[in-house]
Amino acid sequence: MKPEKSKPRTQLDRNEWIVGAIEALADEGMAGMRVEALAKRFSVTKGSFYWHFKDRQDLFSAVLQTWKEGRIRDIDKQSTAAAGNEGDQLLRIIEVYSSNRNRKGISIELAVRDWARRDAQAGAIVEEVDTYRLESARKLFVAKGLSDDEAKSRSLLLYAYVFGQSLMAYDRYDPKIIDFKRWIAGHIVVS
Amino acid sequence: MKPEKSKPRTQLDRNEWIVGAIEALADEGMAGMRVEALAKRFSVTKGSFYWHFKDRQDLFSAVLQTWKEGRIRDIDKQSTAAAGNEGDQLLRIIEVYSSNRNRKGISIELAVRDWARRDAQAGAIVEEVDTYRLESARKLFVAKGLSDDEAKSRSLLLYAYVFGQSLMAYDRYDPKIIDFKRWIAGHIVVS
DNA sequence: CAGCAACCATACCGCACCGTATGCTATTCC
DNA sequence: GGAATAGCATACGGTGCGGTATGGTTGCTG
Repeated sequence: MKPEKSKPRTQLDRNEWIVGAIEALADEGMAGMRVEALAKRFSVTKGSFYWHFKDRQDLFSAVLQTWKEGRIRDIDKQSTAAAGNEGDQLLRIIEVYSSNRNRKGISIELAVRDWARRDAQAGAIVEEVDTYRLESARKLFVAKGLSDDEAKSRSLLLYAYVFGQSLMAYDRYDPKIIDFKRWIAGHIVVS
Repeated sequence: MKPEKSKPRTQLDRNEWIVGAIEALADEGMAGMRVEALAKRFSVTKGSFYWHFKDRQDLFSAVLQTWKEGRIRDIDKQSTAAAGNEGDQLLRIIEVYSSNRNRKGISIELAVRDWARRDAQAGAIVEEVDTYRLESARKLFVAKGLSDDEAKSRSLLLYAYVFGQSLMAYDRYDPKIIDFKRWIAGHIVVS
């Protein structure tokens, strides 16, 4: 029926626009999500944009929705731990959000959060994702044997730390920074 | 000689522009620091702006400089602890940055940090301020009897936590959130 | 009172952007 | 093979902004 295999690479679909918009959001913040600036990224004109989207707000909603679904998939993936390995799993979460090889994901995260500070729709999405994350980390801490209250406290500390850490400029603070990070991760998960 | 007392309130000086620009930055981010938008805040036209500033970049530099000096004054104020009270002083720092009555300061902080992610000049200022803050907290931890490495680790954790926490949306996570925050503060400063 | 300087308004240019209307082209379906 | 449709280009109006040039107003100074 449909020739789904052969991709006519000159054609853009709605999803490619969304993915490109998220990249631009990471690179330039909300200022990157301008219609004509995005069109240049794809080497097309905005005639294409307004074919796939009603207006800018339509793109914004789609970007938030796509981002949220991606986050939830990631959280689910990171939260499945073999019994007894919950501590390692929590350490891995910290490591993922601190890693330099995840710069793009962190940039998106920070851009969405800055967006959320002034836009109610983005704020609601971030709140959903944060709740999901905190709840998922709480379960890991509880499985490790902690009380529910301490599990919630440590979950909040964990995520606040990883986001805050990616906001700071401490590269020249001390060459042993990597050891400090390890110490912090341990101090959040155990002890 | 000079009638310094009587303030001709219809006149704006350079510093009032800077203060207003910082407010706009907190409210709307970098998008708030547009010349004509700022002029509307003061109910003047941009003719006034270009009298006090060479161009927009001139305002940006002045805003960053003013912000930096204010931060350093605050850090110095918060870092003078009577011997033996360093722990309370550290707890107070956490409390100040978490408090709802400091929403404006936090907004400025986050806006400047988002700015710094794409602008080298702002990045350099943030790095200066962060280094100053970390160093000042380190001294407090050392005065408490900790090793230099642990003091540095805890300082980084402290500031990353307070900034990250102000980025998150956890209000509906649990009504006991205030107790969790207290637990976290204790866990960062002692134990 | 003349004149100068500080301070601001007005008018203008050039540009980038949002959104719409409409034209062009290739593919698909009858 | 003619017609419909998906996908994009082009052109246009309207708006907001950065920056400059220039004119007007107020207050001080000699």
